[in-house]
Amino acid sequence: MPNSTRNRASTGNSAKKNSEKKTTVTPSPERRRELLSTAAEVFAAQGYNATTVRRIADEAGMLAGSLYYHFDSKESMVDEILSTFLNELWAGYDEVLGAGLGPRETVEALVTESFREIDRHRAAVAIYQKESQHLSTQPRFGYLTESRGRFERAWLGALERGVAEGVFRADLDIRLAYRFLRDTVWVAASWYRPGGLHSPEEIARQYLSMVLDGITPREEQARRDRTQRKTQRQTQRP
Amino acid sequence: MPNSTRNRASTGNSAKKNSEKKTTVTPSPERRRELLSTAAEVFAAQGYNATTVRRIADEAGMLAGSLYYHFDSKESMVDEILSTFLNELWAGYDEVLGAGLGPRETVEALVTESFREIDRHRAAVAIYQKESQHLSTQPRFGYLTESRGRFERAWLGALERGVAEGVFRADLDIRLAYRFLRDTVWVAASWYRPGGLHSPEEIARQYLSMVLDGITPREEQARRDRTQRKTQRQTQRP
DNA sequence: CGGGTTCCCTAACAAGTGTTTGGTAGGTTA
DNA sequence: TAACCTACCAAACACTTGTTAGGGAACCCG
Repeated sequence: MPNSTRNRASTGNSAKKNSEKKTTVTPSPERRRELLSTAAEVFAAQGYNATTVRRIADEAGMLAGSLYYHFDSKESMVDEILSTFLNELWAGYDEVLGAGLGPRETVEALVTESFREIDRHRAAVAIYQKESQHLSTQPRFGYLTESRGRFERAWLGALERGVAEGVFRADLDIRLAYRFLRDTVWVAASWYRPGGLHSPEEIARQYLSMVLDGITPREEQARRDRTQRKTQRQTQRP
Repeated sequence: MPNSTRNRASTGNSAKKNSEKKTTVTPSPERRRELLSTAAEVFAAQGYNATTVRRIADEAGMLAGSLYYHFDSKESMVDEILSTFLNELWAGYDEVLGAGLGPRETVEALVTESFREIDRHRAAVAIYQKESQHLSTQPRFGYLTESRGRFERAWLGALERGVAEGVFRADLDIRLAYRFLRDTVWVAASWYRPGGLHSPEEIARQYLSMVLDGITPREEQARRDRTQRKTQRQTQRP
């Protein structure tokens, strides 16, 4: 819970000290969630900055000003969208990480969990992908940077252990591998549509199959191992 | 050359029909490129919509209005950035595609070429990644959608041929594989910094190694082939 | 010298932006 | 019935945005 976006509390632009009595407006949480859902959809489709508050209100069937009965600001809308998503995501991740799995199984579980989150929060994930870098400069969104760090530690840890135990290749740059894993998983949010041909689990399985075993068939791999030694010597020796 | 962004020609907002004599201003192309370069940098860092024309001018050491001596509009700046990037990209791609390579070699060459383009146009690639979906709704940026189609045909073609020839696995959803390939290559633009530890060719090599052969070592793959038959039967049989 | 060209500045405009204020219909409670 | 609360509207405000018009300094060319 990185932010306390209850009720109205004006981010304090100016000309208004907190000498006012507690405003007694209490918007219903269900309505909030409804509005946040449509807002997330528009943000994901148009981009945060390109989305006007009037457009969101339009989509929700009301006028721009009415949104401010439920929310402090446009900013606090993305804030709530992103933070609730990340909270749920880390709940799932922490469960995986605490299960005491082996490195390969950890990676498999993390990937599968990620695709499940995309299935449930595809709009939020898309927003996270596009705007997180830009938003995380503001102190309000510091938890984005923090989350990035936790990602890195979790993935890199599993990869390093895997290399140590011999279940992952040792000849690859582990940080490169981490970035590829991380990015490819999350960009799926840009094309994934829930209720499509593939379930999140099926996508995870295919994705893991590619990343773990490669897109080259075994026979072809073996054949190449036999015939390509010389060329490898030419390019790889310093 | 999808757009003719020469000189000034006011996109025709209003109150100005083209009854005026040919304006004789001729900004130097070199200065244009300089300005476009800094503009691209800011766009990539902040996002297109979040970037104000004043910020670009600031970075270039001049005032907002002065930019309009060189460019029609903010929009035509991204336009020129993206279109020149795509032109160069397709010059390289077409060369690869016309070389009559085998499917695996085509994929290798396309990936390598892509990372070279990222090395040269990282800002443009980052912009393309973030804004292309949003921009391509406008007719002016129709060439973005067109380019997307060409991408798909090129990659899918190579993958299909590869499956037919037995150099790529037949048990994978080829469209999924395409999306993974495409996305992972281009997201690299978000973290790649030219002059860093790895050359574009080295990154391409590592990336191809992962995608083609997987991150699991051969012995481990073989071991799993032997021991995991039952579990595969359980999950994969319909 | 004087005309022309290149490149930028000053200063403003009009449209669009997020946000606030005061009001009010309709339901619930006392 | 009266008081209250929820959820919205109507209308505006302050500010930022992209963009334009006119001018001027520096330089080149005759």
